Amino acid sequence: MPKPKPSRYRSDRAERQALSTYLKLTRASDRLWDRLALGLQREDLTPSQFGVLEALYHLGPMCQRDLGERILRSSGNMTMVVGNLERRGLVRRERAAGDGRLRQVHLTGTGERLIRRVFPLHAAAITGALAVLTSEEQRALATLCRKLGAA
Amino acid sequence: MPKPKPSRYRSDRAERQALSTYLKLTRASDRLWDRLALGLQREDLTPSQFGVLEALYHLGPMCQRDLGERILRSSGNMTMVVGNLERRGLVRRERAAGDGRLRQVHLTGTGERLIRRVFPLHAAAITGALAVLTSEEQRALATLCRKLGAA
DNA sequence: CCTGGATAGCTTAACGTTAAGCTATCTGGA
DNA sequence: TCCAGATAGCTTAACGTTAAGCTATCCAGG
Repeated sequence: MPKPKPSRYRSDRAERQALSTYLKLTRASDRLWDRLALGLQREDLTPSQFGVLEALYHLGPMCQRDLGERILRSSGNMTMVVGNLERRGLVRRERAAGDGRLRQVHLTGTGERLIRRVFPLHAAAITGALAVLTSEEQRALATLCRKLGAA
Repeated sequence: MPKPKPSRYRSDRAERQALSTYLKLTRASDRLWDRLALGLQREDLTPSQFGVLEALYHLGPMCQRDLGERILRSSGNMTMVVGNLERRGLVRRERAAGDGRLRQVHLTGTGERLIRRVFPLHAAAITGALAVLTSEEQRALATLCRKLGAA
């Protein structure tokens, strides 16, 4: 019985390693996500809602299109997410002066107070979760992820 | 003006690094996810549906509770996902003999042919996406993710 | 001016997802 | 035997999400 071709062998081995690496990456990412989502849930915020408030807080008022691009969500989705935030009085929509199609989204006073309180908690949660890795390990992880994400 | 306390300085720096690392990790993971979901979409499968078919294919028939535990989804969700697969004739539900509460989920012939065809494509997509990293880099990434996911 | 293509946001349909609560079944102890 | 607690699956309500298609507005070429 002939030995399997080296190329075939290498392929199998590469595939096994890739699947195993993929599994660990998704597990780590999912756990981190769940942990952070749980923290936001305590403030009655979904991750998308937090993303919108955070963008408005750090970048200032912007239209829904830009918000959607920023948090990588569809236009229809932004209508719902911003609508839910507006219903809670955290943001307010205004017709843009120059362009009648745009709805400029602003933080309200309540919304700004909320995100100003919650953002540091969220950042601390991220820092805490990543604290199991040393600074060098985090640097290595970031480098690998950047390389992987760029592809 | 006094220098900032070392402890405070270290904390800020640690936080900045953690946020940056977190961002790169989520970006890499999200891109990978999107890419794989797109591949499954070509086969008219959602990631959850694929997860169910894959579990049944590799582990054999099992009840919905075990499926939910395997793909980390709620019990109510399994009812919908398995229901959609059943509607398409890819799986079939059977009352378990011993315990009348359990619905044993089986692959149908159609379902098995589908997953037997799609699984290698999915595995190849994962392998291809991770191929931007060398074997050593993948090993390093897996180790870091395992450490992070365990926390 | 005005008309057609582009753009922003909204709506709808479909599915995913969870949490909470319901029904049916099982199981162990009185 | 019988009942109370546990368990599996289902249902519902609410939100997230996308794709596709709609309306209103803008803008540029004729």
